Amino acid sequence: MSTNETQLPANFIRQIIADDRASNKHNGKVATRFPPEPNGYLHIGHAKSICLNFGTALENNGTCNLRFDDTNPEKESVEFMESIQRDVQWLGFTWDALYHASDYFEQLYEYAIQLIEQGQAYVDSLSAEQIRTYRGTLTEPGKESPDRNRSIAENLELFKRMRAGEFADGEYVLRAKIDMTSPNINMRDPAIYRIRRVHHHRTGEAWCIYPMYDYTHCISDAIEGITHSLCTLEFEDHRPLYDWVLEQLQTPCHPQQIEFARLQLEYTIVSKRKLNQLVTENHVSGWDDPRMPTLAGLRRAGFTPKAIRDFCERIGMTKQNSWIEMGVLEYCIREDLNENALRAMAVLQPLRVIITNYPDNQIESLEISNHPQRPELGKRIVPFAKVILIEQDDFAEIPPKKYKRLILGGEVRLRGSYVIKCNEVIKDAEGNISELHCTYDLDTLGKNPEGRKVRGVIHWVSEQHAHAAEVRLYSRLFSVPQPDNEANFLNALSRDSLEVLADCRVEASLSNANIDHRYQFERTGYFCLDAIDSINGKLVFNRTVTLRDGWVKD
RNA sequence: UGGGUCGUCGCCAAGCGGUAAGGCACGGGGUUUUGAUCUCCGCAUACCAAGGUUCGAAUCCUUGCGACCCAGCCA
Repeated sequence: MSTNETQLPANFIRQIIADDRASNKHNGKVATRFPPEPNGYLHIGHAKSICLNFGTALENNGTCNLRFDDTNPEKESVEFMESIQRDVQWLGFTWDALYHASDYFEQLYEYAIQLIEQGQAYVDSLSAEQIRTYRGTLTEPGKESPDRNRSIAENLELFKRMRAGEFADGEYVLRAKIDMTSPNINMRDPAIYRIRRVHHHRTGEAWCIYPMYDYTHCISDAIEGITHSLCTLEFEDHRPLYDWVLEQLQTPCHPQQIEFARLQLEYTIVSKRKLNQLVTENHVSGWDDPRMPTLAGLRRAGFTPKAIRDFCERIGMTKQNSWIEMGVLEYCIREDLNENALRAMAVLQPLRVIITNYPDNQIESLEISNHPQRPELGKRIVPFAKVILIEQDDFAEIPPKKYKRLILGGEVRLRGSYVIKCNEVIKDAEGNISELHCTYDLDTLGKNPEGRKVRGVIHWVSEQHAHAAEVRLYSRLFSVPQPDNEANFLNALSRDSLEVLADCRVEASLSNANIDHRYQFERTGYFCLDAIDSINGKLVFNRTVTLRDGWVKD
């Protein structure tokens, strides 16, 4: 992957790291980590963090670990762990080491013993509800638990018995002893261990107490020798706690937590809980539904890793809460696909055209370039015959202003082929157009007709040579820019985010379409084969994104 | 009305006391056998507001205003 052939844009994190390296902080080393909780699929918001963490390591000749933050077994699973690894690799990154917070359970436990011995943690018997009331509010200080001054010996004893499974879930909790009057609520004696008798997907039944995020994360970072612990803004208030734990424990390494704004993309949601709800309530076909902002969904829709990486770079890195317009993501994918997608012709809503002056059984093999700007991508053979299919939209009996397609008595260029003229419109009993009778100009193959200008160019396929295909036209899942702000985000779901065209006709060369290839169906958009439903020779194409359309209809 | 953070073009975003980069979007011209691509041009006398310091302020100071986050035994 090329990360530095061009000048990378400045941002505050790059600046901090450049300064740290200049001052030889951490001996000039840079070590980051991407720490997802395996409780859902990765989405476009994670991509920002992945690119940041892995990108930072790459740019600074450092390392980046993948670490699963698996401290809450109730919500986590192996399926999610596997999908996360798949998606990180697909995005184009390789981790230096793969760890799990659960790898550190024993060390975390020992550190907790140390905190207790130092008089900085205690076992509390208050219930969850009591702890909440004791915590105080945003404007009033909390008050101390009656258990706060339990003796060290008793705390040690109780904590060991917690681990031994002698108590019921919720009966006790281990808390850090910090300051119940702190204006920062996170410092009001936060819980650091809770009793939870649940099966853990990696440690099985070995533990019935599990450490909490704030306590686990900083120690895990320290154990791995992370230098810069990059996380999102909502953890800003947790930084004092992150630092407190590491200071008490005198860990050999004290990473610097730096917070950045999480990605907010218009017309999508990136709340794992809500994405989960879309899946479980069948509003979409799964985590990999092409309308989902998950990496699995984007992949199935035809997005490329390169486009997503480019997007993550373009949106910048700051501490400002901001909303990125869909146009930016669309630009990134179009830019990549315009350069790399093979061109092909597909007629989504066919209209039959008979070329009356074309010899009945003649077939011509036309050679058409796979890419107008890149001849090295080769050419393909496209058969031409007397009966062809064009897009219904490309003919109009009553054309709008500035219409440059086919009209009765008018001419149009068939892409890579001849100029035809429409002489007659045939209608069925209901008055619907059933076919067009046209004539072709033999002298227009590969050259412009003399004495007149043909403005329009339309795509086509030969009826007898074309293959049937299903084409799925996806568009944004939500109808409002910020569905999260709705009382119920489900009400913002757009009803027509998927249009299935079951009976399209694609040019013959597409019969051996490859799952790894992207295609531009000329004049309609970028498409790729659906990885799941294109089986047994059935062709199912997903629309990744439309082509830009500069036609201002008035 | 506690604590933390943030206010630069429609949307992002550089800028670090020397006189407002860039991208997306948008508008206009050119090329084009994709109404695509490509290309050229345009697009903040102004940086949340008001004071102040300075020869000089988006940058420093003061006071306001606005937005976001925090009261899980979630991460």
